[in-house]
Amino acid sequence: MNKRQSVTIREVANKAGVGHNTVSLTLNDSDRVRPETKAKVMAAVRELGYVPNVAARNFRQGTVRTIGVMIPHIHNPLYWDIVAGIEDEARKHDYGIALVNTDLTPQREQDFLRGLLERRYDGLILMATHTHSVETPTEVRELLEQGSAIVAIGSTWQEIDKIEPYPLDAGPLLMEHLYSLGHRHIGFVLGIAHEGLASDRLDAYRAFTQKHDLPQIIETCGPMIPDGMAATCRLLDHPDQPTAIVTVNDYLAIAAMRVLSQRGLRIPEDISLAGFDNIPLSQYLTTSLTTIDIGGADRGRAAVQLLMDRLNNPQREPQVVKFPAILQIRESTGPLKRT
Amino acid sequence: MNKRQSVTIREVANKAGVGHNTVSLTLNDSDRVRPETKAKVMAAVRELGYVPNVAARNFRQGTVRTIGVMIPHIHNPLYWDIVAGIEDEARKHDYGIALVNTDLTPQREQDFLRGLLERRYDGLILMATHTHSVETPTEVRELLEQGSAIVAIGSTWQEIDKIEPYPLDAGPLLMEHLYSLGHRHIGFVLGIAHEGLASDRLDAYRAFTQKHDLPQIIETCGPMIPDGMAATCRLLDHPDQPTAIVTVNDYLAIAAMRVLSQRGLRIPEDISLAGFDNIPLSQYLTTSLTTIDIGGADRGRAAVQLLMDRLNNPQREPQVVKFPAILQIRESTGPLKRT
DNA sequence: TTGAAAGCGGTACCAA
DNA sequence: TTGGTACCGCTTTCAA
Repeated sequence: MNKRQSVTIREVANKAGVGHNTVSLTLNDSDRVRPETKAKVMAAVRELGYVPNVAARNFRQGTVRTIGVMIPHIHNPLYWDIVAGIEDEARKHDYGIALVNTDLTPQREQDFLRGLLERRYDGLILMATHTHSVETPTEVRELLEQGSAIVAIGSTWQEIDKIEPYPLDAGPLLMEHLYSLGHRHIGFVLGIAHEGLASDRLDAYRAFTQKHDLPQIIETCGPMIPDGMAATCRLLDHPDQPTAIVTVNDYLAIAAMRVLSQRGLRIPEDISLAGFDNIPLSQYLTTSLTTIDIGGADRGRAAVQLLMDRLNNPQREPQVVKFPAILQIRESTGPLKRT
Repeated sequence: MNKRQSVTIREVANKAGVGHNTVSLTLNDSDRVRPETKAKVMAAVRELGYVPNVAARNFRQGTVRTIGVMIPHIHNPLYWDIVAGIEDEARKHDYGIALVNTDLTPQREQDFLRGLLERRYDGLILMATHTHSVETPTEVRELLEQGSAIVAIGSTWQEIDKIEPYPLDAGPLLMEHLYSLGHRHIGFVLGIAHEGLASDRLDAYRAFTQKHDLPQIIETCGPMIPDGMAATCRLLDHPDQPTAIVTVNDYLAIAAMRVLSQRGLRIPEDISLAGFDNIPLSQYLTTSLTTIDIGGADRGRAAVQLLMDRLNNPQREPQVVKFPAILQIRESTGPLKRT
């Protein structure tokens, strides 16, 4: 029993006593077929339970109506948020999404990009990867040459449609907020596989601390919660005792929050905490989190729109979409407690 | 500049001075071709930058090497955990995944199922939907008749491969745990669009409370965090003041935790809290969460394996895979404080 | 307005 | 071991 034995337009045509292209026309460009004929065809379609074979049509038309989506780390809620936006917007345009999680593995990234060359999705949305911090990789260039539409979210690549990684003022905004609360010892949890991925936030931290002559207290770690917890512990044990901690994203702020609570430190009375991303969860944490909103699901929607524009107009100049950084002040940050 | 103008095996064959099927053979069944010929072909492949057209192959072979995955609610981390498992296992079998989020909308579910009929994915993995609680819907039956391989996770449908929804002892285990800690007033946050989706946990709650002659304090609500917060508030204001709260899943336990903290109630000293699912985050919440583990990402992996088995042996009897319920006792539950 | 025929880029089955 | 030919199901072109 092969699943491919399904009804074809030829069978439908037979049944209806017409040519098989008439069936095709009926099913698509409904204007050019006489209503009576159309009715006959539709009757046959129903009777036989005909279901169009999308694979055949896609093949013929050279399209798959599918967007390949690559996310770097499936457990960070930021990406679910973006994927939700992508999925939602793609559906409106009648596109599906194929999801790949690279889990920050360079090998997987490469495999995926190569696979995409073959699968020929109509478009790709790529999110922050190892290669994003350097020059456009060969695979991506090949894809572009092949005519693929590609949108990068949070990339520094040139000559490609993209959603700007982080607004340049995101980092300064957050630092300024903490500074204005009186914090002078601000620790930074840089939890990410590759510094380049968070260079904007790191640069902002460095620039700000230098400008105000503050100590730089940085702990790097992996992208998982336990990594973030370990880094937070190291930060707390640092001689320059931080009175505020910034994590490179909200996800790791959860890790920090856990550690602070374990140590009996109250937020924000004893120590302030802030992150980046404004993941949906951040406002519902036990202590709601001060963070920088950078667009969330809207970034995903915008990416799909960029992609659609590009598909409609392949010659267009590469565009960059920017979202404003919005400081979300919540419970997790407060004035420095004088000791 | 059409992206479809890419190099075909025929051009490669020309270049190499062989028949085009020889190229095909070289690229696949490499044994039947003489090494020298193979070398010639490979040289031409490289020279022309040939990239196979997967769409064409899939079409010819009647396969797409893609699994359609339907999740009911994109913001619940449980599903990401499962999707991670699916993605990981699917990759091993060289399958991709197409993701659809129904956001608990019956309309979207139906659209999706209908779309799948046309797209002809090789297999589908469907997760708890509106229709899961009732009989197998027409669309699904059609899909099965068409020969699609379908695996349901958390469904009550008959005659279909599936991962058992919740182990039957999941609910009793959790209730027993709270009972043994001395709790007699146990509230239940049933946050889900359709009761049927959580009937196992609800039934367990009802049965347990009846058996032990405890009051039934149930608040139903939507699937979002604010919904859960509102329900928790109502629960706390209930005349039968609960000393412990169970939420239908860990995701909504986050909502409950937030409310409890807002009200100044300490967990577990003042009130105990527990959920279901053991989402990865649950152990890292400010107060780590007591919950029932039901397999997490392994459920996703198992679903893919079921699917692969089915594809290899379409005639096989429907199977049910069960995972044990494991009580994870963490910080959020404790003995009843005598007042 | 409709039908016949060609072809998309591979794979499968022959025969050589 | 190789090449020729048919064919997957649909869309597209061209005549009728």
